[in-house]
Parts: sequence; C-alpha cells; structure tokens
Amino acid sequence: MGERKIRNMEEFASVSGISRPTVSKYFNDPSSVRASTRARIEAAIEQYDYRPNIYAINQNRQLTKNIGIVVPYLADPFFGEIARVIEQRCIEAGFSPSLFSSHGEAEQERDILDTLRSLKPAGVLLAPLGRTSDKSVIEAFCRDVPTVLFDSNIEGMGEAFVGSDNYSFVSQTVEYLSRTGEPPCFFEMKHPANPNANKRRRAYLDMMERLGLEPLVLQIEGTGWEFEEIGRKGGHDILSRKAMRTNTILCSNDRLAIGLLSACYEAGYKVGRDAGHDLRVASHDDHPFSRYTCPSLTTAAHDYANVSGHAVDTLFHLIESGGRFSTRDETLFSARLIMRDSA
Amino acid sequence: MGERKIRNMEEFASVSGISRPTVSKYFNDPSSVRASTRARIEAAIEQYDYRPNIYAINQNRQLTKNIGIVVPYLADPFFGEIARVIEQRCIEAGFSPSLFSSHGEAEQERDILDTLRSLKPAGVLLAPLGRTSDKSVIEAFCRDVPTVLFDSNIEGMGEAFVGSDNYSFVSQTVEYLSRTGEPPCFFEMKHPANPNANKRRRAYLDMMERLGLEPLVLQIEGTGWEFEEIGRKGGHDILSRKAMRTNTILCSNDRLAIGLLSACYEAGYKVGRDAGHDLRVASHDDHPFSRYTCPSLTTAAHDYANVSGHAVDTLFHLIESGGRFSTRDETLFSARLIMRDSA
DNA sequence: AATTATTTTTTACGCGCGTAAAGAATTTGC
DNA sequence: GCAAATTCTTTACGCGCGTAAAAAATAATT
Repeated sequence: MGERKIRNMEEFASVSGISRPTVSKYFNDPSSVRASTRARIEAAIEQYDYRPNIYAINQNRQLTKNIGIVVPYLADPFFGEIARVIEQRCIEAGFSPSLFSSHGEAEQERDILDTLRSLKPAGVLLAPLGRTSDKSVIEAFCRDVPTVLFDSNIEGMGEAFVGSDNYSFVSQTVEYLSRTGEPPCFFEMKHPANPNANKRRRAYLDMMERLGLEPLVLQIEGTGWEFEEIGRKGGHDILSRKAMRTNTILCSNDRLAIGLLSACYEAGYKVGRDAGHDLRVASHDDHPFSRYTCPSLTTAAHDYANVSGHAVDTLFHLIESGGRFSTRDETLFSARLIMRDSA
Repeated sequence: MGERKIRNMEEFASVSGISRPTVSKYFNDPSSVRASTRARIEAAIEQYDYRPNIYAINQNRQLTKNIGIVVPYLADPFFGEIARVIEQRCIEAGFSPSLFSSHGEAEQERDILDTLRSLKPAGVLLAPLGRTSDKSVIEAFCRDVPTVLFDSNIEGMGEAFVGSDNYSFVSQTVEYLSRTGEPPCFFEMKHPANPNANKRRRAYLDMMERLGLEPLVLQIEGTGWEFEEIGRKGGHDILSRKAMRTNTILCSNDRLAIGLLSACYEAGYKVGRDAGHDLRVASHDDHPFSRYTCPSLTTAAHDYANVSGHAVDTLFHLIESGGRFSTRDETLFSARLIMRDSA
C-alpha cells in the first residue's frame, strides 16, 4: 500500500492492468470473471485499497443492494438483539443493512419510510409500531418497496409476515399456571401499543374458557412505550385495590412484568412459586433481562433465532422473486415455556 | 397528486415552471431562492411528490450530508436512548443519520468504519468498543473522516471526546456510601471491555485513600458484553467466598449490579439500606432499568441529555470548521447521585 | 493445429445531478 | 424612473459508474 490514491475505476483499471468494464463486472460479481483476472484485480485492491463509489454505482440502479431494517423501539434490548441477527445475515448475503428505529413515534416511522424509499432498497424488514402506525403510509410504502413485516402484524400489508404465535405463548403459560397453582388473571395495558397484545388477551380468554376457569382481565392505564413504568404504576394500583381474584398474575409481556415485580417488591408482596410467597407472576417474551429480575421471571420465550432467520430468508426469497409474492403468507413460530422462580 | 411520475429534476423543473439549476439551488438551500420561486417549487413538490435522487446528489460530493453514529452494543438500552437523542438532533439540523452497532465485536466495528468511509459522511459520532477496539483501524479512520468520540475515550483519537466524568460518578457514590454506612468494596470485571471501568477503579482507590479507608477491589472473571450474567456469576462467587470486608458493594456499572442483585436474591441476601437488610449495593450509569430492580438501584446517573447534546454540537462545530480542530478537547459531564432503595 | 467457446478490450453512451459562465429578467434603492 | 443589485435562465460540462456492441484475445475442445 501507500501508492498514490486511486480516484476512480478508470484509474484502478489501468493500474491493475485490466479494462474498466471487466473491473466493473468483477465488482458486480467476482465469480463472473476468469480466476486469473480475479486474482490480478484482487491483488490490485489489496495494494491500492480501492473501492467503487457507492453513489455512482447506485445512481443508475432502480434497485440497490441495500436492505432496510425498521424496529419500533430500540431502547428495548429485544429489538437490539433482533437487529444484530438480521444485520449479520444481510451482510453475509452481500447486502448492506440500514437500521432504523421509530423510537415509539408514528411520525418517526413515517419519516423513516420516506427516507427508505429514497434509498431504493432491494427490500425492507419492517416491525411496525402497531396501533399507532399510520396504516395508509405503511400501505403506500409496501406498494412501492418489497417489504416483509415482522414481530407485529398489520393485516394485509407487506408481502409476508413472520412473527411469533401469540396463542402458543399464552396457552403454555396459562396451562402451566393453572396446573401448578391458582389460575391466573391477565395483566395488560388498556390501550396496548402492539397488536400482539390483543391476540394474547384473546388467547387468555380462550384458554381460560377451555379449562373451565373464570377469566379476569386487569387493564391498566398508560400509553407510550415505557412499559416498565406503566407496569409499575398499574401494579401498585391493582395491588392496593386487591383487584386480583387469585394469587397468580400473568402479564401480557415481560416489560410490564418487570414493572409489576418492582411494584410487588415496593408494596411488600413476595413473589415466587414456593410456599412462603404471596404471589406468582409470569409473562411472555423472554426479554433479555427477565433472567435477572428478582425473582427470575417465568415466561414464554420467542424463538428469536427462527423469527429473525426466517424473516430474512423470506425477504431474500422475495427479492429473488422480483419483489412480489402471489400470496401473502404469515409464518408464526411457537413459544417455549421458560420456568424460572417467579411462578 | 396522481399526476404522472416525475423521473428527474429536469422533468420536475419543467412542470414546476422553474429552470433546473434554480431547482437544484432550492434543494441545496431553500432559502437561497426568492420567496415566490420557493413557493412555486414547493407547490410542485406537493403536487408531484418529487424528491431528488440522493445517489446522484452525492456522487460528485466529496462530502455528503450523512452523519454516522456508531455505538458498541445496541442490546444495551442505554445506547438505544443515546441513539434516539442523537438521531433526532441530526435530522433537525438537516443531516441524515445512519446508525450502526458493533454488537460487541471488534471485527464488526472495523467493518462498520469501512462501510462508513464509503458513505463519505460529513462527520461521525463514534462510541468505540474500548479495550478490544483495533486502535490502528480507528486511528486511520479518524484521519480520513471528521470524528467525535463519545462515551468511551481512546487517547488522542478523533477530533474531540465527549463523555462523563468517571471521577464524579465514583466520588459521589463512595462519599455517600461511606457517610451513611460501612465503606464499600469495588465490584468489577477483571478485564473490563470499557476504559471507563479503569477510570472508575482508580477513582475508587483515590477516594478511599482520601477518606482514610482501606480499599478492596473484587475483580470477577468473564469477558464480552453480557455484563448481567458476568455480574451474576461473579456475585455468586464473592458471596459464597464472603470476599467482601463490609456490608457494602459498589459496582463499576449498573449492568453488573443487576447481575449481582440477582445473585444476592438467589443466595438469600437481602439488599437494601434500611435495618433488616444484609447488604447495600450501589452502582454507576443510571441504566434505564435500574429504577426497576428489586430493590431499586442506588446509582450515579449520566447526564444523558448533555452528553449526547454536546457530542452532536461538537460534531456540528467540527463540520463547520472543515473537519479539523486545532486542539482535541475532552468534555466531561458530571454525574448525579440517584438515591434509591438498594443503598 | 484448427475450430469453437469463453473472456476481455475497445469504444461509446447515458444516468441524475452539481455547477460554472454569460446573459436576461426581475427587484430594489434612491 | 433609472441604475444597481439580485435572481433566474440558458447552455454546457463533468462526476463515477453500468452497460451495450463489436472486435480482439485467450482458453477449451476435438
């Protein structure tokens, strides 16, 4: 290295002793040139540290090698993990992932889709905000850009959906809790941000009926994405009102549960499954921190790896198919019950 | 809307009745054209939903309006929050932020800087991995791209550093703990990922000496970024060995403390500051979840808003200054003690 | 060695926009 | 109302690359 700086592909071609069109061909697909040619080009890359100007490359393309990843809330480590796995897979497949977070704001989600449109991505993996999303904006976006929805489904939008089977989450926790102790009430936000919450409530009601038990849904106030605080406040509320009918509370998701556990602690309730405890608390998601709550949280785990893996696979398939599927299929992965100390 | 699709600025100029160079001028700076012209262009934008091709725009620029944001570990909600604030400010200033996470891997950090270089950003806000970072890669990057380091300092790299004053964190917690009870031992990783950890240890030793107390540093095994698990395992270790000399443990950071609290709970130690508790635990960072641990965690809080705000301001200033500062200044913001229930 | 198949070179054009220069039109100041 | 200042139009070129077509070179096949 250390040679004079190469300014463009023309110069690079001349110093590497290969014609520019062939060099261009190489950068589009290294295997498309003869092995000996490839070796010479790669030696020159090594020596001169040249790489093509991505803006010039993309200017004439109506489709780039970019992939957009949109998550609703990045301060939730769940999505940080998802992002990591998805990014990795995109890079391995030769794409350039761009990560965006709506940070819980519909307006941000709109702006992100706007930005993404002008990035002309080959495809987009979108985990929408859910209830607060501007449906018409998302619909319009999905018409223009090949999009796979994940985590949170919006009926009919995107070419496919990949997520978790909420029924499988709730059926396992309800069954487990009922079998091992008093039946659970269901603790959730009155106006949940995420459509999964509604599915989970319905699954709870359904399971309870199926088991011949009387359901009890406790809906707490609060909006936004600060679920822990909402859970804590709501927890204090139901504890002080003694709104539960049994000693068992099933939370819609782990972040609410983390808040509820905090309220239980503050109010002097001992949570745990063994004798000598006042309450059992269980939940859904297997949030990265649920292992470290006190007590550790019994929950139902997403199949992280499969959800993100299959979402990426589906997107790649979509891209290869020219951006459209004939039918929109929804893939749901089952949850896995994680028994810890809280219930 | 609904008119025929505009393919380029030429077409847009003709339908808006303004010449292309003027339209171009408008998009580079709307205030650079006469108000009446601006109104006509904006009406046409509204009507035809045209926006310039960003790839064509950036191709001839040696500097774009992009800003790169690199954080070490996005599954830590702390960085999710930072990212939110910084992104917001960049957008307001008319830049396009691109967020990247090294996910704790030096190789990823290297790849990200590689990608960023080809994005030709106007500037980069980089929170390096720290100890595991490839210093020479970062140094080379900072030579080519105007960069402000934040959160974690690497001596001499980047045009400036903005972070928190580790001494201020530790001096406040040590002072508080010593004043209100037994003096603390210091709980940390033997091989911390982050250079802040070393500063904090030194600050602890210094403060203890200053107060005439005997220091005790407990260094636990474990590498990587799963601090909670490392803290939990290390916690069990020191608890079973009864390695502490007093009833008070000061953790290097909140994520370790979260793990330690979990170990304390599992081992049957009651944590809290009131009578009837076995241990006091305090820490540093004011991690978003530290409010929701059981008991809630006494800690020293980063000045989030100021750190991220000043980092962005510094970068803007750097960009206006042509990418170089004559001197590299380091700005440190003080911590704020947050007294909760754990100590 | 001759034929065929494959790969590379040469030449040339276009993408969408930035931008420079010179002249025309409009606005501003007095 | 007129000169000066500002803004806009016209014309034209270049950026770095993709890519098409035809010719040349190289490799594979028989």
